[in-house]
Parts: sequence; C-alpha cells; structure tokens
Amino acid sequence: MSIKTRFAPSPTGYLHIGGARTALFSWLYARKHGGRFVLRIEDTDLERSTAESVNAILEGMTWMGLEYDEGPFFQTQRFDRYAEIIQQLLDSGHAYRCYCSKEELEAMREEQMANKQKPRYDGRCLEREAPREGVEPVIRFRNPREGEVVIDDLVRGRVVFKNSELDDLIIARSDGSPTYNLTVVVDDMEMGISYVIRGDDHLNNTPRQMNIMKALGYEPPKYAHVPMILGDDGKRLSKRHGAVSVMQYRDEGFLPEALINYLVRLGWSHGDQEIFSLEEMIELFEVENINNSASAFNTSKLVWLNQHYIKESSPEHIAHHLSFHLGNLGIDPSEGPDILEVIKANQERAKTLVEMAQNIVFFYKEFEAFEEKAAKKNLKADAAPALEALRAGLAECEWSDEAIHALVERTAEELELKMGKVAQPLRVAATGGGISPPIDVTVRLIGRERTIERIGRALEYIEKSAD
RNA sequence: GCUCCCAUCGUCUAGCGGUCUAGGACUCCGCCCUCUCACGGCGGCAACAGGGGUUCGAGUCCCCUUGGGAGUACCA
Repeated sequence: MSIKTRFAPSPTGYLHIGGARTALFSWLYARKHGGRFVLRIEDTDLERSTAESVNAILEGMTWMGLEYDEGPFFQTQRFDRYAEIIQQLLDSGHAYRCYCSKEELEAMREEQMANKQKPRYDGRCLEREAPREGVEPVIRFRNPREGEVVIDDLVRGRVVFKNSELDDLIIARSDGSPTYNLTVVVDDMEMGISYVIRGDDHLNNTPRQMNIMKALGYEPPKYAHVPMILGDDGKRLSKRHGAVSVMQYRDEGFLPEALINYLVRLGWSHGDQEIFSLEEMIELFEVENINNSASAFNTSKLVWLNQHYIKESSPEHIAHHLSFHLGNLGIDPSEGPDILEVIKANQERAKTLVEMAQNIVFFYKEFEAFEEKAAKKNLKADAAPALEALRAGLAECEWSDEAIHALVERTAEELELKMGKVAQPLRVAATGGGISPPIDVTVRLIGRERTIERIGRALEYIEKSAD
C-alpha cells in the first residue's frame, strides 16, 4: 500500500509551532517513503473557523516550504458525504438519536463526578421509543460496551483502552452538522491516509475513532502520537510565550530553514547531529526516533541555528529573505552599495535578519547623529589628526580593501598611534557608531564620496565638542 | 475525581543490561585571536526525581510514590 500522511489543522488561528512540527514530521515521513502528503482543513466548527486562519495556515506552510501533494481539502465541502455515513451508521444500528437536554447531561455528569466516576453518557436514549416533542436530536455513535481497543502507536508503543471507559460520543450536532471524531475517521479512510502523525492530545480520541472505523468496516491507519511542545518555562505553549505563530518567526528575522532544523530536533534526534539539511532530514527521519516526552521550546538554540544558517547561506539566499526586513526599515538597496557585498560583510555578525537589516542601515541612509557613547570615546581632539590624514589619503587612494587597509596602517605608523586609535575613530566617523565589519571593507562599501563627507562631519563634531 | 501519557545537565538530547568515573549541542563563565562587533579555537560549571524489586551486574527491565501533561464539550 502506498504511504500517505496528512496535516489536518482547524482554522481557528495562525499556524503555530506545535502544528508546524507535526506537519513537518508528516511531510518528512511522506517524502522519505515516496508517499503523498495531504493538507486537510478541519473547519466543521463553523463558529470558530475563519478564512483568515485558512490563509494564515497556507502562508505558514508555504514559508516553511512544506508543500502538499493533495488539498487543501475542506471538510465543510464534504458535509453531504458525512451525512451519508451518519445515515449508514444509523441504519446499521451503530448510531442512534439522543434527545437529552443539556441540563439532563449536566446533571448526569455531576452525579458521576460525585461518585468518583469518569463522566460519560450512559446511553439512556438507546432505550427511548419515541422522539421527544420539539427537540432536535443529536446523533451518537454506539460504542461497544465490552472488550478493549489496542493502539499500536509508532512512538508510544502499545496503549490499551477499555471500551467500558469510553462512551457514546456525538457524531452529529442537533443541526445535523458532523463533529470532529466522525469527520476525521471518514476523511482519513476515504483519502487513504496510511499514517496519522499528530499531537499527543489526540491519543485519547484514538480508541473512539478506531471503533467508528471498525463499525464502518475499515482497517485503521497506523498512528504516531508525538509529544507536545512546551513554552520556555516548561508550561503549555501559549501567547504568553511570545512567538507561537510561525509567521512571527519570519517577522523576527528567522530563516525558514533554521526554524525547520530547530523543529526537527525538538523531540526527534539522530545521534548527536544538530545540523540537518532538508535532504538529510528526509533521509534520516525515523518515527521510531521520536521522543516520547514533551519538550520545551528554547529560543536561544533557535537563535544559534539561525545564526548558523545566516553564516552558511549564500548571499543571494539571504538577500531574498532580507528584503522583507529592509522594506520594514524603509531601505532601498539600490540607493547604496551592492546588497550582496554588504550581506557578505555582515553574515558573521548577525543573529537574525532583523539585526542584519538594522546593522546595515548606514550603508544606505545618512545617520541622524553619532552614537553618543562611541563618539565620546573616539571622536576626541586627539583623533582629529588621524581623521584629517585619512580624509586626505582616502581622497586619492585606490579604492580597494587592500589599499584602504594599507592607508589606515600607514596613518597609524606615521602618527605613532595604535591601530585602534585610527581605525576606531574612522569607524565612528563613517558609520555613526562603534560597530561594523572590518574598517577597510566598511569604508570601501560606503564609498569614497560618502566616507569623506562623513569624516568632515566627524571633524566638525570634534571641533564643536572642544568648545 | 476518573482514564491515558510522560520523567537523563537550566534547555534540546545520546544512551536501546556491563564499553557510563553518563557523551554531544544551546545557554553561562574563563582564556586565545583582534581595528570595533562578531566568527573561530581551547577550557570549565552542570543531570540519570525518590523508593522498592529482577539480575552476577540497572540510567537502561518491573512495581510503587512523587512530579508534569493530555482527555473527560452539540471544540478540534
């Protein structure tokens, strides 16, 4: 049988980190085995599902590069089919109508809780002969009363549930719309899903779903329940933890491959290896190596990976993702040096793309003022001779890293100053601050005109400060 | 409450009965490199939750306790 996996989010918010990881695992599994990966939108909850959420999920998938082979399918477009199945279940006696009121159910639950029992529907409507006047019934699946359901989970191992612990769950609301446990089963069967890789929180639903499948005469797929992702504090991931949306990581300057690499290592491992290319992940991914305990999201490790990928990627690739952040800062790369050159000079000194964008503003825009601390330290009267010599030298020297470097060195020698006493004032003069790539590269990229002009500005600053 | 799941450094993890005086990575702290910031190099701190078994031998198997988590909806 061919391998098919799926990612089935409900569109009630953005694509979050936990969902992104199960999507990644499912995607990897399909890719590794030459199978297909299906995207299915579980939007049966009309109240909470939104079109914006659908778009956000699609956008997140695209940004991460998790392309799907089939879908997106929408469950709301399959209501007719679900209705057929529900009727079929009704006809075969596997389902029945329930006329119980909310109050009645609530009372039942309270009583069971009081008796230290697990609250569950007792099946009283099964005995009901006639419909209740004026009540639109829900439809319940008639769960077996005896025996047990065994899940041979690919990551959890053998998990057993007694049927006596389960109850007759609602598969259609009183308005006739189907509910989650029914639609999942129908779709997983009819879409030919062979491996269901999903969050741990669904483990409890699995025996119910397996029972429905059995009633419908189908073999259940293989299941792999992956543990949850916790926040930095070890608590359940929520909005309190800053970024939980995949797109927020883009906004904060992360490369998709860094996020993917981080996510694949969260709850999965291949020995001591930390860095995985997409090809390696696909080749090495094994469901058996998925951890069974929940793991906490650790932003600093993600940052480290991001820095790694910024360092290792081609300038072209960085440029592609950086343009978004440049735009956010109102920078037009055509108004300055070649962006690829600037990126090359900054790849080793940025942890995020946001940081990189901020660091290269001075290549493209005039800075407002010299950064106070750096200026106070480096733009002092004793720096003036060096700056003047540099201004003169830069006006006529060959415009290359080597020549500029030689000029700075020569200036230091002639004035009997340490390199730092020459290079650093020049850096502050040229960039406005005390941080930049090597001074020769920095100056070369800023350009002759601009550098000379800025040195003049620095000399004015020194003069003014002397008063 | 009940059912199910989980438990190695602060965090992510390796470990699938003896090779563990428990390895790697991130973080943090030193040192080196150095025109700034970084990169890089070297070194350091730091863990088998507790208690019972099983076994010649347990981080590794079993049980209990404790502590986390999930579910218990006409949500998914």
